[in-house]
Amino acid sequence: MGEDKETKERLIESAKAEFTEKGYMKASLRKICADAGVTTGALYFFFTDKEDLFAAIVGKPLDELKNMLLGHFAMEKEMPLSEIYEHIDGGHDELSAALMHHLYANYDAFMLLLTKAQGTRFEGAVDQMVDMIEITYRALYENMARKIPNKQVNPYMLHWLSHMIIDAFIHLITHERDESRAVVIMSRIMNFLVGGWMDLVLEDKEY
Amino acid sequence: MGEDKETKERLIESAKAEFTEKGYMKASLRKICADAGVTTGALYFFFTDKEDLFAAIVGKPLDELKNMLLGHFAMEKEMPLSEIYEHIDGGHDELSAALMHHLYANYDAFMLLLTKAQGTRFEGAVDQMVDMIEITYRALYENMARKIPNKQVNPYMLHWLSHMIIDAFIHLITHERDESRAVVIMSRIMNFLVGGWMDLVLEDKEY
Amino acid sequence: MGEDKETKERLIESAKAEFTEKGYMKASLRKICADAGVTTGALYFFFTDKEDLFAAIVGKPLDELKNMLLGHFAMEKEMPLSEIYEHIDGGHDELSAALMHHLYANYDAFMLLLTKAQGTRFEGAVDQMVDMIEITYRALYENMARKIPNKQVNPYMLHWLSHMIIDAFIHLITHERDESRAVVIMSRIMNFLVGGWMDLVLEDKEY
Amino acid sequence: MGEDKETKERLIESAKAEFTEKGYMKASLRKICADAGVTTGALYFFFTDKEDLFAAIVGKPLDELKNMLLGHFAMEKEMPLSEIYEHIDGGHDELSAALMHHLYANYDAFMLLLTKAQGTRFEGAVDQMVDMIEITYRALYENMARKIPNKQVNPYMLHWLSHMIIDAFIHLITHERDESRAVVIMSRIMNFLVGGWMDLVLEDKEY
DNA sequence: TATGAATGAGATTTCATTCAT
DNA sequence: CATGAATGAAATCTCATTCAT
Repeated sequence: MGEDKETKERLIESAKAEFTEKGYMKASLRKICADAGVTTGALYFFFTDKEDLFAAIVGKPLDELKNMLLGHFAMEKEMPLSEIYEHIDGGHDELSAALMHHLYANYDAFMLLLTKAQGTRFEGAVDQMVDMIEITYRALYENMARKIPNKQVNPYMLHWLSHMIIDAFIHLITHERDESRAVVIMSRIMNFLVGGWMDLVLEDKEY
Repeated sequence: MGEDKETKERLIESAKAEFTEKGYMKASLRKICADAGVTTGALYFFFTDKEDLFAAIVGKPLDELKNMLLGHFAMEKEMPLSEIYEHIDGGHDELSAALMHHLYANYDAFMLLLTKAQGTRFEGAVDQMVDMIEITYRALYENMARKIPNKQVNPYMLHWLSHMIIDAFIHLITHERDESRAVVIMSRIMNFLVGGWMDLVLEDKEY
Repeated sequence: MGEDKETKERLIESAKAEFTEKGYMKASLRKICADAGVTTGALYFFFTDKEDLFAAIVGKPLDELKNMLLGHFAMEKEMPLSEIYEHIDGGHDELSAALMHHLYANYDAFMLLLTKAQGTRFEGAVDQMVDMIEITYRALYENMARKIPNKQVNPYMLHWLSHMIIDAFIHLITHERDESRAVVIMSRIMNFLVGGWMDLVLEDKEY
Repeated sequence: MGEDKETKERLIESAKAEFTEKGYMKASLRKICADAGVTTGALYFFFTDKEDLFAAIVGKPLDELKNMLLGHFAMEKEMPLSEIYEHIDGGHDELSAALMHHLYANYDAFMLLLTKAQGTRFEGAVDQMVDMIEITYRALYENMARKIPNKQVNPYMLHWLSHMIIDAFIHLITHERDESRAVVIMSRIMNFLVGGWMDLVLEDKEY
């Protein structure tokens, strides 16, 4: 079985295995091809180079993820502030459930992207996501700051919190294989984070 | 200037630069030697191999760090529980200030260790530190759990929180070059973390 | 001429020349490849490493030789003693002619194997052959010793004679390029050796 | 003890060990120096290069050996033929006992010379000795041949027998560490060889 | 005498990539 | 679509040797 799978498919499968085992840089194209039962030349019919092969695994899931984030934030932008407060408190579960579902639906890809991408153009993907989140939250918090006297956004904390959110996802996907359990965990984590949130990011101006 | 520095010193300097720029695996010994103004053979007079060169930069600072953690935890072990509560609340500042000082006193080394060690025997160093912290906190929280009815330790949260502490340090050192500012930030972060701490790690038994 | 020979063939040819000239250890793969008109990488398409290249030259002929010896000895095992006596006296010519033919049919390979293999896994090949012969002759002589009162096998002489036989072949192949002349010489040598044979290996028990 | 031995002596001792273990080519001067407790530079005060170090071990014993052979052969040259016959039969024991004594008095040196000299200018030493013996015996046998009608010297056999004698010594020194036992063995071997000697080397002219 | 440092040339090996067929 | 062969550049490492001090 599986032997009549298309070559491209087989290459991607063995690439996943090799990248997972050795990381991008130490992964050997020779081995990937051998495992897929073809010669190196064949690989170059389907992919332009090593990185393209990696991209074939992680590219689409990553783009979809970005679009989900973008879509969500676009939505928030158009909300009145009052709704946003609710959204922050309650809506996280909704978004994070959706994200989580996407993450776990593409488990292998995100595993590679988040932990084995060093040496590829994706090695900055985590930071990019952090930045995406950060930009959105900056808008949000600065909006708040303007309405509360003597408060300002602390940029470091903003960045760190953005990082923590992403790290929470990474930690989850690398430590909990079951999606439904992961959703429960993430819910509790978000509650925790949101608790101390505002005090940390919004500081008194004399700081 | 610097041309009369000793060769070993120059090698370490250019190694730092090269490792920082390219990461361990992509770093070229040729380039390191050329930048230091010696031939490749010279490197092997001072270091047994590439990894030994990396270790010459990060090894000692890492060991010292481990000893600091170990020393601290050993101390906690011998305290009565009442003191430990205080210690957790107040004492963190003390320890983290000391750690931070050590981190910043060896800024370059920890930068490499924490972000460029892939491919060396140090690539698991972060996880090791997480484990060290986790072990200590597990003892602490299980101790507490035994004294509060119907509570138990949630192992995932324990692990995640341990991770978060380490990540907080990593994030700090990679985003804030000034030590005194870093100490202030870390103090606030710790306050935040300790706040929600117990609710997260100690859960009701029916969970 | 010879430029359209296949690369692998050319590599083996220039390897033979280089190994012959310099010995295994001092032989340079660069030179072998240059002489064959390819880059060093090409070599590694056909051979896994330097030793594999050497093995590609000497491995098969050596295995065949071993099989010839094994086959012959297996035959002797099944003979009644009376026939063996004849066999020793007369049959040697038969075996040694066959061996000789094999040796000279693979002249280059055995030349390398017997005189240039230091540093390879074949460097013990001569001793192995000696051992093979010795084991067989030990059985034979011990068999005889049991039937002659007050005689025993002298292990040193047994070993030395085994060595002498192998050395006779080595000496021949390194000093006489013509096969038919070699066969004649070997025949006379064997006659000589067989003459004093028994007195030397079978000694009086009081020794 | 031994620590106040002179450096040169210690170098030679550790060189013996290293050459014996690894052979000349694979032997590491670094290791030899380290074992002797000095740095590489020191070695070059006493020896001009690696080969000179090897020569310092084997050179003198080899020269002495050559002189012994030369002296003996010179003596034979001046003898009347009648005495030589006796000499061949009986005198071998005398010479070979002397040779053997010399060999075993310089056991380590000859071990190296005979089995580990590949890569040095001594790698041909065995052949040289063979040649020395051969030259002498050629004179002897040609002398005889002239006096016996229809006989001539077979050059191949002459060479092979010369080889066999040397090989007998080599085999002995590599398999029997005790000198007195070695002398006994050699005596028996020589008897055996001399037995078939003449028939082999002196052949009918129609050959 | 001996050290410690450094050279410089070379070694084998690996690998992504290319391309004619 | 895929093969098999080959490239070419680079990699790490080893080692005998030299030399100023």
